[in-house]
Amino acid sequence: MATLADVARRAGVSPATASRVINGSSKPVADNLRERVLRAVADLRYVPNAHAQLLARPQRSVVGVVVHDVSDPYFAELTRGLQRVATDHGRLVIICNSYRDPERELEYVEMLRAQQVAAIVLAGSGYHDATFTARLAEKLAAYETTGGRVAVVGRHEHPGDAVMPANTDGGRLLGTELLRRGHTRIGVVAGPQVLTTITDRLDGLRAALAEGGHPLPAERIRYADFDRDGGARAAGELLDAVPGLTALVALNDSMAVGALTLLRARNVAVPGQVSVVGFDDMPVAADVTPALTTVRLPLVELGARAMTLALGPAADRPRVEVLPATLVVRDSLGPAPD
Amino acid sequence: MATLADVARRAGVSPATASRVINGSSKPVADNLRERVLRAVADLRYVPNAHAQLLARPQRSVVGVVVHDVSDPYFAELTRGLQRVATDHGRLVIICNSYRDPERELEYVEMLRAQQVAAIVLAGSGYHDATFTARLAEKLAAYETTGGRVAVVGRHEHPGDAVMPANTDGGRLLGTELLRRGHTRIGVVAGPQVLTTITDRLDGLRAALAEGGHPLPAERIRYADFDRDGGARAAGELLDAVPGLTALVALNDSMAVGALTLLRARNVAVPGQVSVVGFDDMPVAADVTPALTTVRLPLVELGARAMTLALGPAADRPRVEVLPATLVVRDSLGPAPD
DNA sequence: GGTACATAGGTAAGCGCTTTCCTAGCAGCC
DNA sequence: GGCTGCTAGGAAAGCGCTTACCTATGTACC
Repeated sequence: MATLADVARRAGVSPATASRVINGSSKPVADNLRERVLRAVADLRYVPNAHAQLLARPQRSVVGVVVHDVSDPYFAELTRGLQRVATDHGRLVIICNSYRDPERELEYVEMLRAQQVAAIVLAGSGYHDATFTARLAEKLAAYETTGGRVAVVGRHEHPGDAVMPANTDGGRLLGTELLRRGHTRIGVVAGPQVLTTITDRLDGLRAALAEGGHPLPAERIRYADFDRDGGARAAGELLDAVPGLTALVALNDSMAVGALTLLRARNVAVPGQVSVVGFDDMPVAADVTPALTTVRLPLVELGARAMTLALGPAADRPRVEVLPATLVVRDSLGPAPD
Repeated sequence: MATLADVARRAGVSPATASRVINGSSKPVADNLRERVLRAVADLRYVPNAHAQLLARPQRSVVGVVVHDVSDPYFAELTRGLQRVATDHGRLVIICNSYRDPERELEYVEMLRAQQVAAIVLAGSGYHDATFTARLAEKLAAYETTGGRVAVVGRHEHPGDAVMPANTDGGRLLGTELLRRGHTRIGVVAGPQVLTTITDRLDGLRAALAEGGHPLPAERIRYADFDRDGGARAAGELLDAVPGLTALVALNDSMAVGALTLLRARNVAVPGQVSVVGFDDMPVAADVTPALTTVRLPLVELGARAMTLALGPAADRPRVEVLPATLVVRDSLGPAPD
């Protein structure tokens, strides 16, 4: 690998001059020297060693992102927003998949710190686990005291900058709409209870139903994996356990698709006999039949805002932005059958 | 940020000893010193500066990946395989979205080189553009001469290690199956003609149809954007231009979904009047109604193999692996109506 | 007790770069 | 012509780390 010294030697100048030419320092350099340096750079295919640069002038050009899994549509969209803003700032992005494993999250934060990234964005749900939360907060604080920036999306763990989707509002939206259409025997297809995303959404739904005079009994909630198979399983259990069920609320669209699959397999008409609603408005929601009624979260925007906070000037006090949820009504929701 | 020197000072040892303790060097260190160092590390929340380490001992811990767009399901799956293997090797992954912009690809290769990444994996389609291809090959070669490793997935540009999906076979599979079911008036919903992925798939399809005695005229191919909207547009044009059309081949599943949407809007029964087949077997293929007949490519595996090549021992001669395509028959394909 | 050897730990060089500080050369002025 | 005041370019320090090399101490043996 060609080094600055090689370039300087070939151009017959000092490394200092070569460096000045290469990164367009304000110090003026004679045209003939400049040209010689540039030619040497081209000849040697010289690319400055980013690590050496970083060591010499601590100016960080990479940001780290920890998500559940980039190939999950929710995080894929989120990541798109994150990437866009990072690119606009000329930053590369290291993406780490935690697969919702808290230990792995912790490990990644550590590795990103070692990489001297300019900022860390932690995306995804928080956990109801005080020990983990404390350890994470501690690690993030340590990173921040060394000049790193942290922003979180969709989780509360961090006392600093955060961007949140209005999960609770979304749950409420769903509950209100279901009641309006006459649904009162409602089952909930929920993801893992340790995720704050789940409990937030559930809280909103519960509140809306209770306010409407139809509180949600615990046995009408089934917790399962936060994916298609989990959705099918929970939907099956609810169907068996709750006679006269008229609607199924899935706490994300993947689970809703799983529920839809199960209902079709059991020959239950949607929305004729049972309505199904989801959450997140992933692309698939519009593609299934019947198309899914769901709560849209501005995922790309969420990611973009988070990265903007992380790369923008440090605020004197934490900024917490909540981005609104909106109801998207499609075919899978109908009136309650009498 | 605490440095090694800080740790050493606090532990009352030399930086050399501290370093030896911290990265478990083979050189033995007395237990009491070791313990003091470890305590100092904990007290100061010391994390070694990865850049300084890299400079001192050129051992690269990050790999770079250039894809079209992580949030595209095709690349999301691919990335999952890439990530898995990279993680198994203890490597972090920098992911760059090129959005199919050749200039941006070139730029990213440069940036990744500056980052001293251990390997670069270039994923996605190649371009029919000799100038670009030459520039890219040149840049990659420069990177390789400095000890970097390169692997490409789904593209031919690089004279080194490559993993390819059997695009042409896939096209052929589709063509054969369509003929078998009596389809002869077939329209092709194609993506941009500059992409080698498109021409490869098309070549296979064309060959199968020609061998079956029903060569594909150029006017039955419509090139459009490689996404849902492009699919809808191309499908619409074909429907208008080709009377008696009985089947639509979309060159990826997104386009197929777009075509399906258009057909539904025009009240064309699928597969009653027109059959639709896709390519890639993205998750959405199974979710739409009718479920999509498509060609499955082992995307995760493709990514995993590519990363394995990139991180494995350098071969004396380039390895090119082709991973097979398989036909997945679902509801959207029926017999040709007479 | 003196020499030889092993060994724990320290010293310092060097990875590739940036940047401060310095020097040499030059123009401008009295 | 001698001085001051600039400016372009170079020398060298230092970023945080690893490691080859060296020193000092302790052990073993004659």
